[in-house]
Amino acid sequence: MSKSELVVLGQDDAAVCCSPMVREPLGEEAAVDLARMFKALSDPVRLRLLSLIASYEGGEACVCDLTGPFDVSQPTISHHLKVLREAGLVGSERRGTWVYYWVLPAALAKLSSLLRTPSGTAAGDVR
Amino acid sequence: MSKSELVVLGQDDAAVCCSPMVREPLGEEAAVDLARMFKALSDPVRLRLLSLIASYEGGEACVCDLTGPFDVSQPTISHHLKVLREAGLVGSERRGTWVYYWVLPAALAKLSSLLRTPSGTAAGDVR
DNA sequence: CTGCTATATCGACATCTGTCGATATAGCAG
DNA sequence: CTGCTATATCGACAGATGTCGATATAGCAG
Repeated sequence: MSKSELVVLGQDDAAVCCSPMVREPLGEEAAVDLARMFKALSDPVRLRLLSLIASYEGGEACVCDLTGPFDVSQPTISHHLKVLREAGLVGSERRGTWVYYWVLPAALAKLSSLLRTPSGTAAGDVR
Repeated sequence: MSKSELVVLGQDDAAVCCSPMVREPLGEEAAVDLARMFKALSDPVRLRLLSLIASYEGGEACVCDLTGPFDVSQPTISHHLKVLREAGLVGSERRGTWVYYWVLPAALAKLSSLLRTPSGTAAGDVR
């Protein structure tokens, strides 16, 4: 068991392994920063956009691929993409006529590990 | 290695292991549901509350322990706790004069696994 | 240059959100 | 019952957010 535990720790993404918020109180600054990222995820359209971008082949998608699947206008999609970009969740680049967006895995991994529960847990063990 | 992988899968909380949003597009309903949970996490005070509750010994805290550390009024704390509760992130119970709150690990685990990146990930891998 | 398409920005608007003070409710202590 | 403490609810208000149509900008095709 102890062995598997090591493995688990090791397989997490780099620089992301050790900050479960359920273990120690979040600092005020960190909370503000994280809240900004979660806010970007707090809209159904943005969640779907993120998911759609990530599941495109190559991990990136042209905006032209993203306006179709939604019931909202093109300016609205553009706005949501901007929110995701400013939150540091996606990157973008213009290539000729089109603009491509891709997910920044490190950002998602950061949030994911933050929400990680001691799990099965006994992990809470410590105290 | 393959063995450790099994371990990893096994240690996740039940029903939470396999839905990384970066793999397949999120459905509309699922997105609405998840956005509601992320919205609850999109405020610095709520993030700190959640973290504070979870890190209390026993994993639960009395509201009286939660009003002190913040600069906002008691009604505001009460409001935020309600938001967290309605989002399914925490549970609560009255015991005599006091009301206790605790984190619901399954909810956090659900979000955590959703944000999980294919990991090691070279995310951009393909290209 | 003149169009044409793809994307972003702007301005407006209705709705939602965080916050407060005031007040109501629940439970304990006399 | 009468107070006292802990927590929740209410009503109000300023500011943020999602959405739109109109319009601006970027790049390609003639």
